[in-house]
Amino acid sequence: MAGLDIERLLQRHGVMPTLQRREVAGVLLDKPQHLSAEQIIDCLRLAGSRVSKATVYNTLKIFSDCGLVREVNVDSTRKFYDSTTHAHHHFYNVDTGELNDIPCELVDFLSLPPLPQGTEQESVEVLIRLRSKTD
Amino acid sequence: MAGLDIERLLQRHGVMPTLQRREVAGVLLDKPQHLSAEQIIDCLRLAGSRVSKATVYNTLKIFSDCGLVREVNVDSTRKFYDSTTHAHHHFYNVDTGELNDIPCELVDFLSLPPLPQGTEQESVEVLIRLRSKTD
DNA sequence: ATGCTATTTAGAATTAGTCTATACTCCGCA
DNA sequence: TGCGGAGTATAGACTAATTCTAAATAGCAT
Ligand SMILES: [Mn+2]
Ligand SMILES: [Mn+2]
Ligand SMILES: [Zn+2]
Ligand SMILES: [Zn+2]
Repeated sequence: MAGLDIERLLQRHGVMPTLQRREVAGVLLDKPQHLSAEQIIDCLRLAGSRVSKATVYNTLKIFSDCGLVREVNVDSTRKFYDSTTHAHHHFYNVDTGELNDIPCELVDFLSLPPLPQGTEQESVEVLIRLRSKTD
Repeated sequence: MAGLDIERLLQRHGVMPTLQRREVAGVLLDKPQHLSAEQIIDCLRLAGSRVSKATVYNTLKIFSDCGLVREVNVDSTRKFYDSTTHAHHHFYNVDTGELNDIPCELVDFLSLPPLPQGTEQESVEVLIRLRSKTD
């Protein structure tokens, strides 16, 4: 994603496009992917950025609050940040830790349960847990 | 669940039914529920048990390895242990943190994606994220 | 320049969970 | 009746992701 695009994208989401935020967005929003905060920091450092750990975490919080990225909880030891924000589903390989997207059009429901009283639906997410086949 | 039942249940799963394991099982397997390790420790302490934190964590690991309980990752700050081990789904209220079961017969799929090469399916889990309705 | 606000930062603090080294329990056997 | 070993339990040190704090910095308006 080009620099000017990122700047406008942040502005459209009401986020001041500071250098650090553009750098974090540049790494994570580059393509459909799932990265942990540590992975993002490593990428930034490799590219010569001096952004601090605290700023990366602050920035990811701001991004997920405003819908620029999505948090994914599959691994209890850390969060993953998903650059794809529209509704979709995931494969999670428990052997390799790989996390991959399933486009939402590949999953169709014949029935879903009624929602509990006093609640509204925010999302419906399918997680298909995989093992690597050994046979 | 009565004491003798728990003892037999542990034995059937190949787990030596020590006092501490029977106590942890007595709390968690009492009914369908989702408890964190800390919640389980609090319950045990309230009931006068002297079981250590390390033993509770070791025991929960043993229980989930042998299929007596299931780990649920919805909240990135801690694991929940689910006393229901057969396939089912969850409502998660992001406002209250409430986690509730959806029986698997209330969810039917019309289509699911093909599995990636070299993998086999371990589980298919649906998570319906809810907000508390304010209107 | 001066102040004002938002932002960034280093490093301390937090916290769920793991690890380590020691102690206890149980049991078969000398 | 006293070992010895396997399995288990324990306190407390440790780890690592994340959050917090309090001080610096950057931009911008007066
Ligand atoms: Mn779609
Ligand atoms: Mn069923
Ligand atoms: Zn995704
Ligand atoms: Zn459940």
